[in-house]
Amino acid sequence: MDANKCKITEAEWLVMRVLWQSSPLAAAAIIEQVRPQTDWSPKTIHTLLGRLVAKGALTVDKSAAPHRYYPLVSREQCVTEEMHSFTRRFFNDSGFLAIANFIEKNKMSPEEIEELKQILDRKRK
Amino acid sequence: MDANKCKITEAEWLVMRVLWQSSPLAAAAIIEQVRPQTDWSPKTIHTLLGRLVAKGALTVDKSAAPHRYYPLVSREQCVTEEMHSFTRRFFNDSGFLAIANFIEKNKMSPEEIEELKQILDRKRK
DNA sequence: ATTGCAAGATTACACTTGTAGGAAGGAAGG
DNA sequence: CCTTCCTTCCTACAAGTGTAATCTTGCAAT
Repeated sequence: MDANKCKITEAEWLVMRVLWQSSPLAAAAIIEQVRPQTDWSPKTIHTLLGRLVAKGALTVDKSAAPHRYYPLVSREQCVTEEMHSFTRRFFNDSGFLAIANFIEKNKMSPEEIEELKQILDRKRK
Repeated sequence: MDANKCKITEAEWLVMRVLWQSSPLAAAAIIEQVRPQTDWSPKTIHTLLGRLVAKGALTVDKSAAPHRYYPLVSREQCVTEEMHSFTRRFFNDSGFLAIANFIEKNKMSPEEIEELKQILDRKRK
């Protein structure tokens, strides 16, 4: 399925992160970077790589050993989709409501508040 | 488990919505309100009710027939938890980054933008 | 008292996700 | 050449989810 390309699970996300940072990479290199944070077995990471390829988020170049993995979707793309699905689920698809709630519920420094206002200003025109 | 009280799945969410709107309600009444939007069998809704009770999101008064369901968690509570988990997953726990991205990615009318700025202002002090 | 039905309880089953183990093929060393 | 080890592929298995069917039992009508 290609529509689900961006539906990355929590575990898969860790794998994508290293490939978004630098790609292509061989499985061994990915494992090396993911391991420190997760105590997963290398097998687990292999499974995740396979699933990511299956759903179209990665592709793999098998022409040479060891195989090399490339991302097919960008972090940007995935995050944007997650934001939309979040807004749809919890705020009835109203971006405005979602943002208003985020602002209410989050502590921010005055500087950050100022910067958000500037972003809003740039947005207006 | 009680820690997962607020981890409402997508399907369960539809059920909670009607109980958040008015409660307590009997299963039949809930089914009646959920059905139009979902073509689920009433059985399915019963299953969801049972699961919501099991995870502590609802409680049920069995002293009289038909049983009546009450929410134990508020919509507010659940949405807030979802926002935090979203921020943690996708924005490295930075509320600021999350909000900035939401603003960038959403179309809004000038009035809405103005109102968000006011919310930010109220927030500052 | 008996029967039938509605409400609730129990069971089902396929798919996803987290977490891996084992088999098979190829490169590398003895 | 034979063994060993790493890479890749296929399989596993429990918990959670979407979606429901079947069983049971207490109450209503005959």
